[in-house]
Amino acid sequence: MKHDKTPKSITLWDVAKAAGVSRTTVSNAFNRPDQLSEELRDRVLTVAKEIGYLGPNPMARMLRTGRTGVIGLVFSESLQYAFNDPVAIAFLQGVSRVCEQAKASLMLIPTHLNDAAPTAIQQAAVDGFIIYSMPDNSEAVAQVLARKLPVVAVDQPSLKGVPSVYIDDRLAARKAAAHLISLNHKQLAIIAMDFLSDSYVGPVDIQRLKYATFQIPLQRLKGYKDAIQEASLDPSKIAIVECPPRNSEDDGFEVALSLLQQHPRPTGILAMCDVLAISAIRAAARLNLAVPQDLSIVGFDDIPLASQIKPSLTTIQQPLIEKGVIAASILLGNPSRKMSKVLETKLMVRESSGPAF
Amino acid sequence: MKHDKTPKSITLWDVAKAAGVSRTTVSNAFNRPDQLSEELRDRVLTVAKEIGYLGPNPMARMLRTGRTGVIGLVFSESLQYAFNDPVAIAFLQGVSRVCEQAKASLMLIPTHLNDAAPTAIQQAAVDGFIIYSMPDNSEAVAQVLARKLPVVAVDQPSLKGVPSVYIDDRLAARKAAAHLISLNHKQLAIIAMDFLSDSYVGPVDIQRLKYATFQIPLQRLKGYKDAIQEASLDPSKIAIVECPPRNSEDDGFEVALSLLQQHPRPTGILAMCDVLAISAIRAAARLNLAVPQDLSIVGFDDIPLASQIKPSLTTIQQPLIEKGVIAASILLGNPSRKMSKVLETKLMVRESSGPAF
DNA sequence: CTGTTAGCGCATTCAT
DNA sequence: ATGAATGCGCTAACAG
Repeated sequence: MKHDKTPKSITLWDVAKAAGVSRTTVSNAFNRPDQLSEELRDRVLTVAKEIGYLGPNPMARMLRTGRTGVIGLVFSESLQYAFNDPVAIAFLQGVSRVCEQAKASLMLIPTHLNDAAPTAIQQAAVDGFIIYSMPDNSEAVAQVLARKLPVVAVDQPSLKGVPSVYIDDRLAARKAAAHLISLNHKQLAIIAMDFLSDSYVGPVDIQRLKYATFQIPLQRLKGYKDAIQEASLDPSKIAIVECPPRNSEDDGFEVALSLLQQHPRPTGILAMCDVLAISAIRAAARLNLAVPQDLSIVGFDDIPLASQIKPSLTTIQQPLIEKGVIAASILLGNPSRKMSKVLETKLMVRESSGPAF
Repeated sequence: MKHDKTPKSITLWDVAKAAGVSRTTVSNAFNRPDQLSEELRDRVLTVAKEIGYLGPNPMARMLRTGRTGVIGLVFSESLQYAFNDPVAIAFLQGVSRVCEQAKASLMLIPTHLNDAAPTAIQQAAVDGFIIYSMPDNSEAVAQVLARKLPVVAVDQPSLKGVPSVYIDDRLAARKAAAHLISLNHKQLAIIAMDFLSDSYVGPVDIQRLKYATFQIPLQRLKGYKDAIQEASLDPSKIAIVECPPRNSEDDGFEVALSLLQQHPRPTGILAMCDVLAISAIRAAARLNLAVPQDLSIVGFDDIPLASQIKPSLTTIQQPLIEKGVIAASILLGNPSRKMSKVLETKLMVRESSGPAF
């Protein structure tokens, strides 16, 4: 006596039998309309619908063709954090625009590397990967590269043989610092993004910088220091405090608050990203410091909110959406165009910066 | 004479031959460490690495097992718009949190239905779908249902046989309107989200409501009207203007601006979402209207920004992230738990609403 | 603990 | 314009 085991799915075969044609013909009816008469095609499709055929099985098709129509996106931090980060979201917007045009789907791949089990990166059925702002030594990056699929790196120019899309963070940061210095600010402070993924919040010393794995904050810091040295200011007098901008707790606010209560109080704050800069603006408000009269703040990224808040934020504009567009285009586009691209940045002077008194 | 055709990929077979074991053993070495001796496993894995085996081919594995480890997410609007919408983003955050825990990947599927070609929905190799706030009659929904995979609907309780996660929009909207009315506001105006996906901006008449395909704005409108009727106000005197909140152009601002220049000027604005409400706050500022002294504004959703802006926004809180968490949990979790869930909403009174003069 | 057998469902030659 | 045969690469039963 037989049970119904797995309710055996209906396949090309069943349609072929029901329609009295061969499997090839059914396959063609679905994939290559030009290979059979309109009439026959219609009949096959009708029969298929009648017997409840769901269409070609995607997995079987992928196995056969070797293509998936999906690109995989791998983030440094957890996905959940990515959706807290306006910069990552703008990037996603760019990527998804291109995916949509190309009718490709976008797979967001968690990087869960804790145990020895096969990871989502190893299991992902994709045609290629975008890796977004990962530490170079990351195991996840190694796994992506091991897949031997097309890869595009974003904000990570240092992977050999991998095309990447990025900006000159150092130069851009230098512009930000030079702006404040040109306004005669001498008491500067820096609010840095996380150099390591250990959720540390607090002052940054040389020791910590040695162990830094995130390149972007390192480059931006170098840029700030370039401008500071150029102006012959004393770098040792400049406080650097680190704070991961994506924390749901409002660490950025607290950090800025304590920074503004130091003596002598800084008159100019360099924030490595707009999220931190905006926290600083709120901290200033809390302390009844007027921006920019008492305190100038310069951000980085030019997220949408930067131009909408009061006071609007002076910041470094980088083409966030375009970064996603270009990364996805490289991956989906003509293989001959697989080359790196450096995007331009621009200082946007708005209301949050003004001359030092 | 033979060319190297496709550089034939290395398979289990090759590893088995090279290691002098059977394919099963190699497969087990990768998937079921308990089925063979540690020693042998190590040897197999070493050989695999030596000959450049990349690990089990994901597509073949999927075909064999019938599982993908991926859940598909289908949006009503384009993906690109979704990333412009704080509500959708919060939802994504919730979904991704659960996916991450479950080590599932998340596939964002574009709904490109223009031509006759197979769509991404039909091609998606996923274990189930979440459909997010789609019009009921949507072709995309039909395609999802045709896949006969597990489905969870979000903000869309009316699909037969599909578990869904949603709020009582009508009741919530009623609370919002009742709040303004209790503050003695009599000149109300409504800024509505889009009832149809035709990007229309402007006044709403009954005719348009007849053709509405989006349920959420309809329900919210009904809720507003419930409160209005209950207070015996004249509904016909209440202006309703429609504006898709995700437009990149700042339509919401313009709409609010014109609404506030009407005579008699409304003293209370009911915005169907926080994005529109925030636009209205900016419009009020532009017209030098004090909020809440000259104008009260109530939003809907309680996006993160709502509590951060000045004045902070009175709004209806709905558990945005939790919606994603629950939807994903239903899909990934115990099949016996596949039931709908209605989430609670709460009026958050903040600075943007006050008594009418 | 290991190997043999048997498909998963499809797209693609090649022949008719 | 159509059909028969082949194997994509793998894992799950089962038998040793």
